[in-house]
Amino acid sequence: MTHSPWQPITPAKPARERKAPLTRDRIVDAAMELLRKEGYDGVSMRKVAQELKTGPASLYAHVANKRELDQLLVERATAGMSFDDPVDPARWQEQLKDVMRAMLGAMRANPGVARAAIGAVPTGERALQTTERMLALLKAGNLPDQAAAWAVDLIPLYVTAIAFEETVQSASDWTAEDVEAFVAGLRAYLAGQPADRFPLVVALAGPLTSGASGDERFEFGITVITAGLAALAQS
Amino acid sequence: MTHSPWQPITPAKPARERKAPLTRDRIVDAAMELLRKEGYDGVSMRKVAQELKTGPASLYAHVANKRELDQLLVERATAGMSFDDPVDPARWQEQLKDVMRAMLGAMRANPGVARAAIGAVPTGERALQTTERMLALLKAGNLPDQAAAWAVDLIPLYVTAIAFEETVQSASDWTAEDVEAFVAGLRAYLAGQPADRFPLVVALAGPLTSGASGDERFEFGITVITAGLAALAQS
DNA sequence: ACCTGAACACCGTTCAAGT
DNA sequence: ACCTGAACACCGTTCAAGT
Repeated sequence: MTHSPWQPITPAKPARERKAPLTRDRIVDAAMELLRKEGYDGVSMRKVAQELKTGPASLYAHVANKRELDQLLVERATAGMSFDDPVDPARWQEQLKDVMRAMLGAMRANPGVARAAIGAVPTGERALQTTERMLALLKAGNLPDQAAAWAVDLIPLYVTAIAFEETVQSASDWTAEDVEAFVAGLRAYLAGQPADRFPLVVALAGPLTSGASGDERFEFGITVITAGLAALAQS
Repeated sequence: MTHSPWQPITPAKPARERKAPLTRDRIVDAAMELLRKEGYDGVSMRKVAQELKTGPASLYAHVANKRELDQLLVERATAGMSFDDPVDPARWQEQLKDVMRAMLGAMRANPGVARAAIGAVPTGERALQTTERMLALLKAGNLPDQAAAWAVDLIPLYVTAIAFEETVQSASDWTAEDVEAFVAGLRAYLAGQPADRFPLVVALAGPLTSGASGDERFEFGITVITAGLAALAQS
C-alpha cells in the first residue's frame, strides 16, 4: 500500500509537537494564564484542562489536587522576587519594608494569586529565600529568635490579606466608578449615623473611607508592623 | 361530596404552623447552624434551602445573593460582642487588645465565619459599635485621625486573617495528630535545608514551626500592632 | 408578594477503560 | 505510565409558572 503523493506521510516530529506531553509546568503555565485573564475564579481544573485540550482527569497525574495547583501558582507568581542588596543593619526596617513591597508587587502583578496564597504554606525555593532574607533583617534588628520567627509568619499574612482585599474589589465586574460610588455611599452612610451614639464614626467618616485603594493604606500597615517589631528588639 | 369520618378536615392553624413563612432571620438561623455543623463550605444556598424544606430559588426573595448571606452570618456571629468597660486612656493599649481578642473569640465560636468575613465590609449595628470603640481607644492614645481610621481597617484585617488560617486547618478533615504530623514534617524539611544557603531558616526551624496553633502567635501579632500604633501617637 | 420546579452553566474528583 | 470519557455529587443564579 502506497501513499498518494499529495498526502504527506505524517512526520513524527510535528505529531509530537502538536500534542506535547502534559507536564506540571505546562499545567501551571495554562493556569497562570487563566489567572491573569479571568482572576482566581477563572482557574478551575476543568478550564485548565480545556486550555490544554484534554479532560480534567488528565491533570491529576501531575498535580495532586486544586490546592496543590494553587500552591504552584503562588510559587510561580513570586518567582520574580529577588533581594540582592546586602543586609544593612542600620537600615533593617526600611529593607524589611522593601521585602513587603516586593511581596505585594508580585501579587499585584498576578491579580488573583493572593486568593490562592491565603491558605497555602509555601515551601518552595523562593519562599525559603524570602524567609531567610526576613530572618536576616530581623536578627539585624536584634529581635529574639521566637519574635523573628513569628514575624516571618505575620508579614506574609498581612501582605496577602491586603492583596486579597484589593482583588476582591477588582476581580468582580466593578468598574473604577462603581468602586468610587460604593466608597461614596459608605462615607454617606457613616456620616449619617446618629452622632450621639457613634460620634467618632460620624466625625471620621472621611478618613475612614479614604485611601481604600492605593498605597497609603498598605504603607501605613507596614509602618505599624515594622515599628511594632522594632519595639521588641533586645536592648 | 362529604368527608369520610376518619379523614379529618385539614385544620387551618397546624397547616400554617407546619410551614412558617420564610424570613431573613430564619434563613440566617439555618445558615448559621450549617456553618457550625459543617464549616463554611457546608453553607450553600441549596443546603440552606433544603434545611428550610424549600428550593434554593426561594431564598432569593429575602437575600440578594450568597455574598449578602455571608455578610449576615458575620453580623450574627459578632452580635455577642460587647464592650462596656469605660475607655481608660492610661490602659488604651490593653483595651485595644481586648477588642481584638473579643473579635477572634467571636470568630472562633463560629468556625467558618472568618472565611465569610474576609471580603465583607460589615456595616451593621455591631460593626459600628466596634468601630466606635476602637476609634475611642485610638484617640485616647493620641493617634492622628487618619492613623486611627486606617488602624480600624488594619485590625479586623489581621484578626480575620488569623481566624481564617486557623479554620483552614480545622475545617478540612485533619485531626489534631494530622496537624502535628504536618508541623513536624515542615520542621524537619526546614531543618534539612542546606545550611550554607539558608543558615537562619535551618537554625530557627524550631521557632518557625512553634505555636502555629494556640494563642501565642495571635498575642504576638496584637502586641506588634498595638506597639506599632503607639509609636504613631502625637507628642 | 411570595414561593416553586426546573433548568442553565458551571464545579472538584474518581474510576474503569484504553493506549 | 500516562491519558481519557463518563460519571458522581455537587455549586450559584435565573426564570416562567403557580398561589
